[in-house]
Amino acid sequence: MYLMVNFVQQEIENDLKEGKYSDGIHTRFPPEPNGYLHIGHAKSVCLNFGLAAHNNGLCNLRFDDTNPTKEDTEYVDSIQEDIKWLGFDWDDRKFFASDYFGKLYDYAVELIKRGLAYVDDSSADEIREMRGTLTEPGKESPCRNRSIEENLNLFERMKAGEFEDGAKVLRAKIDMASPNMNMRDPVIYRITRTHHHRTGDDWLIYPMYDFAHPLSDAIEKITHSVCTLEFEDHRPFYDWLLDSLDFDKNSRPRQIEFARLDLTNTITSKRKLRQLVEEKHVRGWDDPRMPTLSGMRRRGFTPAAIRNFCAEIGVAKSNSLVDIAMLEHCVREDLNENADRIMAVLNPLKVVLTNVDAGKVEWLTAENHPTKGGSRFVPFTREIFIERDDFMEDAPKKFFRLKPGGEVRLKHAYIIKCEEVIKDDSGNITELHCTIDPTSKSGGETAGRKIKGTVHWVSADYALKAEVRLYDYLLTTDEKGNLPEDFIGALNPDSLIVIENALVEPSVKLTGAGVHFQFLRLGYFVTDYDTTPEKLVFNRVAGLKDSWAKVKG
RNA sequence: AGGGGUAUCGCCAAGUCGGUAAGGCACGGGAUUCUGAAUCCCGCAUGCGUUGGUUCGAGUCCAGCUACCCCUGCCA
Repeated sequence: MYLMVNFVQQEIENDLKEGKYSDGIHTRFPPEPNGYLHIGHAKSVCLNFGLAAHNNGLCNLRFDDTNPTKEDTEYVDSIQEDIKWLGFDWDDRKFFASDYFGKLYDYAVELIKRGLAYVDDSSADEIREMRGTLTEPGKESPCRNRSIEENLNLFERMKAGEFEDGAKVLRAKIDMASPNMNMRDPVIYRITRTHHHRTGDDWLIYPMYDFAHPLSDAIEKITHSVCTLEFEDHRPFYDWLLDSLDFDKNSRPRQIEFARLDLTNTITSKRKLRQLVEEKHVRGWDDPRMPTLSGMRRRGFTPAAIRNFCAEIGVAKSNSLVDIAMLEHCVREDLNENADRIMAVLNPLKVVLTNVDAGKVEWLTAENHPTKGGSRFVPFTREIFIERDDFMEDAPKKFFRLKPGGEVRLKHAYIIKCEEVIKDDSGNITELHCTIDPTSKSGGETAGRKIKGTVHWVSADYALKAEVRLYDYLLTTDEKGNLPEDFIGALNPDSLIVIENALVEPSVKLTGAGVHFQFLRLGYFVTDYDTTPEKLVFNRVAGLKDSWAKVKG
């Protein structure tokens, strides 16, 4: 299904070769429910579920909900919807770190009993000061050598609510002089009187990520715990914890880190995305300009396109910035294959075909797809609209479209010749008078005459009005990676252009939301959720590649 | 006395016993075309951060440099 030739897969194969994990491979996707999933998460979802599938194993969905101050059920719902939409299934293996709060507490008690954890009365500031710096070792807390009995007693009272928020923490007892800051007696439990979205007010103390994650992995019998590079420094603690609690080295989970996805022209910081939503720079989490999966879904990206993208960019450990052209290539590839073609005119220029009778309609046959076939009827009448860009009064030699005295083929219809250009008083072109070559009808016996240009069009009498939303990057092309804090000023003011009165052919009349089309010669579009029986609304997913734009400069 | 990572084409990325640099995107050229799309050809690293070394032979091994990323939350 996907190309799984990456270094993580190789590590798995090495483990298997060594006889480890003989019960099968088990991964997990562990989002924190504090925001919507975005394209960067898709990489992780594809990796974790893909690895499991490739190795005939399983992948769990586990919400890492250990910090109730930031998390919410709105996010757990959207995350599940997005993963399913992407095409992955956790079956009945949906878990929450909060499912394990009881067990986690017991493990913490066990750690205390083994003399490997202690309750510290120091304040957050004091702990920070005693931690030392990158180049200087830390100092041991005065509480570090409390007796096991006292620690047990204090920890139980922390749980029971005898102390204020922040008054005490539970810390692992490792090495305050370690060059790895994560090993300088990391905090593993804190007191926070916050309502949890699942456990309610049952708990006053919550485990930290570093403590909860390895144990949650172990409880679920995860074999390979794949995460991003910034957790590399946490791996020694991950191993220390499982070691200290006697988890078997041949079957316990192993953490492997890979580089997160960074995309040009794109904001992938959860915090910044939330800011865009909260300050209403976009219409919501599912605004089609957002790199969230819900935004991309609404924009018209397909699950297959995103999966292929994730497969094509690969998985490695070097920090990289992927060109968004790669993503666009993947949607075009999918939609070229699967989207039906229709004709739509975004910026209409009226054309009167002077040798066609007024009131006459000819229903022409139009293929839906150049290779997959299917067809529909398209009405042809005396008055039509073409794209304004398809006519030029003073055209350069390489302009294959319509010009005064020139000829062009109307797709699926006739060759027309421009006889007269009509202008208003200020010299603006208001309409064209053209004649058709009646012998040139598409598909007809005498249709063989070759004409360089072909243009799309729509009948003035039958065309449907539609709103078309054209999207561009939120960040203009110069923005590579590092965004300043005040990135709001760098937002592209033209990221959304609404065309209120576009015209589409009548065949799409009863189309609901989420249907893809290629507007011939314009790009790929999808009907938006705002579409109603009365009003069609289209989002542009991506434009077609345009070599004329390059010639034109 | 900080520690942990990463460096192969404009952007991703293969390269697993050292044997003479995959592929995709982008880009350029051509063919074809009732979408200036798609498709099809062709081109695109004497070069693998850098300097030395080992070797008949090094992207791959050794040593030293350099650059960039991450780490001093009671966030994940």
